Amino acid sequence: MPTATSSPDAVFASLSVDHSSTVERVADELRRAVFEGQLESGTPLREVALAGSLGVSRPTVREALTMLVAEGLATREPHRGVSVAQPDPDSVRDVCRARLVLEGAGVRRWREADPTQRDLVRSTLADYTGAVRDGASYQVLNARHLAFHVSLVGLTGSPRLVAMADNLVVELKLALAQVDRIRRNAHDQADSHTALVELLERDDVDGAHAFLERHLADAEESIIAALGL
Amino acid sequence: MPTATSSPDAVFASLSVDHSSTVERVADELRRAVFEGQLESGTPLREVALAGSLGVSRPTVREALTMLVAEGLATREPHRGVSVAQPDPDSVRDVCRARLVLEGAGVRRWREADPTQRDLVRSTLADYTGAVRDGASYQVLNARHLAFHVSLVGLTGSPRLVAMADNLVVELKLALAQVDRIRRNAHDQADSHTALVELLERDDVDGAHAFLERHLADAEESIIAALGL
DNA sequence: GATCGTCTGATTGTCAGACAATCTTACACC
DNA sequence: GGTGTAAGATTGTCTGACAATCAGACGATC
Repeated sequence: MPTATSSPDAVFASLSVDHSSTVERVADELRRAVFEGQLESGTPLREVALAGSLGVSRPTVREALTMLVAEGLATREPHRGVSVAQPDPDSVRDVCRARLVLEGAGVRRWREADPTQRDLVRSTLADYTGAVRDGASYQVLNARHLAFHVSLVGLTGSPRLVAMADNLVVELKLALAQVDRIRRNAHDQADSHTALVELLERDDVDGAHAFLERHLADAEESIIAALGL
Repeated sequence: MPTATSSPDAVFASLSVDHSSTVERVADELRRAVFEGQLESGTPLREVALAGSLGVSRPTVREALTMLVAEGLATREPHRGVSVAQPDPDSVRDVCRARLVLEGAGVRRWREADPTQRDLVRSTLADYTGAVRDGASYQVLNARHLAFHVSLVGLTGSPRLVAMADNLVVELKLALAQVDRIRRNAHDQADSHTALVELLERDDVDGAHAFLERHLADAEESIIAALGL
């Protein structure tokens, strides 16, 4: 029996209520469908059809769609509707270039970073390698893989930079969903990431940065190659 | 008389039609009001009141408000509505830290950057110093000043990084609007920026980066000091 | 034969009105 | 003090509707 007298509020720390709105749930469902490859790039997302299919009203769908557009998962053309975004080589290149700036900034601050953030890098890496070892699905692998990269940005200690990295990663997840829908396998890059962290643990910041630059260039190339089928 | 036979389409290059939707115009009006200091931080933006005042329907106002929230100009609390964002010291610090990462990345790429982007840096600086010389209003000064900083990010050649910088700048414009609403004057930092560009013209990239770091730290400090009245 | 005018169907952009869920405030109650 | 309860205000969501716009087809025109 929990000691109710110890701390008035701490007892309820594990409780939570689902405060998500209908719009949020619709957006989540659409995101899931996109990431799982159920919705191909370029598929038009008709408001009335979605509303009927999901059992919600058209304004609700509209709001959810504007969220997806804001995240870069979909594009809206005036009077022509919203459709699932199509990752093209230029945007993949741009995303990777931007990632190098953000993740590189985190790597460069390894020594000055908050120990909590450094631990987060280690644990996300462990999550990723664990998923690889267990032969997880490529959706899980992609998610863990990209979570590691975002944790690098966390080293900067800036919530806004992390949010930006999250947005970039969303676009990459879209591209990877299209690629993996065809290839049915995710690249195993666990060793490469482990090597990166080992460089950091040795405080070889410059080496880690150069390593990251090559790693991102490789990723960029392989994604573009896979897209151009 | 233009030679109609030269190129079939080039003649219409200067023509354009306003394709902005009602939502866009409402959002623009709200942004303008915020930046001009007509809407104080924390002011609640009631949907029905705005709809009546602007002569549009409530859904239209709602969409415009979600745009402002996405840009960071306003905050939404579930079932409590949207209100003008309140810049606090922590967020100003974070914005400045993120700016250093983005603008620093641009400065570091000065030599490899597209000559067009370098020219853009020079011309935005000229616009700023020109506005200072002409004694422009503090709204114009702030806009020109921040446009220069964004042009530094443009040196990276990444549209996404520039978009991120734009978002950060929007938050700063909000903070500056609050500050200048009280102080009624904008800091003249034209000399500092000119010095920065002169370092770049001499290809002293590291020096320029260090200069930028100090410049942003000063800006951060002065904004926070001005906010804490 | 290419361009133009027009029609039709589909889809979005915007509106009006309505109702339920939720928050805030105030007040009575124990 | 804390707890319940009611009223008013505001948002979240729905329904239904209409105008604006777009895509495609089909003739008409030069």
